[in-house]
Amino acid sequence: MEAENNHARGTSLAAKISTDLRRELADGVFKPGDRLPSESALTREYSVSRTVVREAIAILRADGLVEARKGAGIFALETSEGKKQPFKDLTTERISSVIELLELRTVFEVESAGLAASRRSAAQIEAILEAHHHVGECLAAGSPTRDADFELHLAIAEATQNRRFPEFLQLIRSGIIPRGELQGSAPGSRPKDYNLHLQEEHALIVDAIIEGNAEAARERMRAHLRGSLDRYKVLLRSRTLAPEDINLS
Amino acid sequence: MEAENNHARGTSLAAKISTDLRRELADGVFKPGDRLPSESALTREYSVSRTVVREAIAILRADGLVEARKGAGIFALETSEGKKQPFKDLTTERISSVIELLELRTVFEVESAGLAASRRSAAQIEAILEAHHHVGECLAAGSPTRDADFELHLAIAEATQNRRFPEFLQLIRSGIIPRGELQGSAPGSRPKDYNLHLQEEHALIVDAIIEGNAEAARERMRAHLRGSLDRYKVLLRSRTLAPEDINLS
DNA sequence: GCATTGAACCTGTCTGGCATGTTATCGGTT
DNA sequence: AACCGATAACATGCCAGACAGGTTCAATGC
Repeated sequence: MEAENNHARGTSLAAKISTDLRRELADGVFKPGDRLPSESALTREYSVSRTVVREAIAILRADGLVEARKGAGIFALETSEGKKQPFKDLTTERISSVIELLELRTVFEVESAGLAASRRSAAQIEAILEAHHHVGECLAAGSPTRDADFELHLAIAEATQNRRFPEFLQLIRSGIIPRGELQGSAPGSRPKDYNLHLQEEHALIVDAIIEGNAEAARERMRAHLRGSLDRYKVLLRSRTLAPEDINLS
Repeated sequence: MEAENNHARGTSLAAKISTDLRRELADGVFKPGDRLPSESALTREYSVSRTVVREAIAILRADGLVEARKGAGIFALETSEGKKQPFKDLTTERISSVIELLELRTVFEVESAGLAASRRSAAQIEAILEAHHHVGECLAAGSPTRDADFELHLAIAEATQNRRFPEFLQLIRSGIIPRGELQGSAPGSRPKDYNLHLQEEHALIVDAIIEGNAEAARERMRAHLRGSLDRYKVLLRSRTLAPEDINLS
């Protein structure tokens, strides 16, 4: 009979507090670097035990939303998905997140290109060329190149003959676009030479792979992704972009 | 009053337990609907207080991985929708999968060592040395080095100052070491010089990182993991080995 | 055979405590 | 007055024990 007042969803006290705090973080009540109320303060505020408060904080820590420093307090971290109002400052933090991921990706893609140059089969060369061509079509049509570009990189990863490489690439792709899901972007804001360089750099990589020149493939992929990082920084300065627009290629 | 639990490493106890359980869930040790060990069982297993166990469970609940039913226990939930990754089917796969994954890991760890040598902080050097020392203790005690070894590699990844690196290492760990949970195994099957080389190679890597010699760190890590691959192949040839014997380090 | 009951577990929450790291104030020294 | 070191107050990390409910399952009684 009393089942209705309590326990509708996974509603424990800890869950309620953590979602409350999560919302406050998203709303900017606590900005990155701010100190949250101490555990004992939350204990009083919600009239619960410290056990409950600590569970709530543990959830937020696991999600990377806050950081607890012993003796000092609990501090808000960058959210990397501050979707609400354009708090300019918080974009700077999510930049570092993207840059970190790009660094990780670069490590793999450089080696991926090298291995592909050493191991690629005839059919895989064909697939790479087709993907490369498809990127060109998208450029010509003025449509977004993000998907086609990814397909090209994926084709290269598959040419390593190591399934883990394409798997990894797909994995971090979802990391770049966590849960936004809203593409259909307006590509108009992108500089012209962005795309010019894109296709040109791709062509150099593809050639090296076809020729079986592993060292050149590595070097060109490295340059390509370095250029991607630079372009990303430039785009940041114009500030109009959503993360979904990031091509990173 | 306990000098026993001195290992308060970078991650909290709750974080370690939650990632352990998360990995076991991903590995299928607990299939959907299965009951996990009770809180008191986990308390005994990890030698921690119930507070810590509850924080770990709270994290898993918040992620929708498990469900806690009062009076009944903690149950694994359906992970049907792409919660986790393409790295999980590894246990049932062929040996080539392990080798494939090791190749991927090598790419990552080589660069990880190089970046660590360039960027490490004093505190991170300290953490690396401590982990290195801990491996030595395990060797001396004749206990399995698997966990300690991983901690060392993790400490190196953390010294890259790029959070994605330790994250990724934890991710692929489940692929390298399919099931955990039973140490205190019989280490007799492992060749003596296996462990001798292990500590020696680790020392070379650690030295290079401390000295800030990125190129040496890369080269030594590469040699280390190449040796790991060779040792793995030897083990394969020698016996039908259980996956948890694989150290790959 | 079947329903009831009750002990043994389980999770949810609370209280209190100790260890240890951080911070800011206060007092003495220069 | 400016500097500086000791220190008290406060923070988190972790632990131990307790009690209130809910669940499970097997023994008991009919």
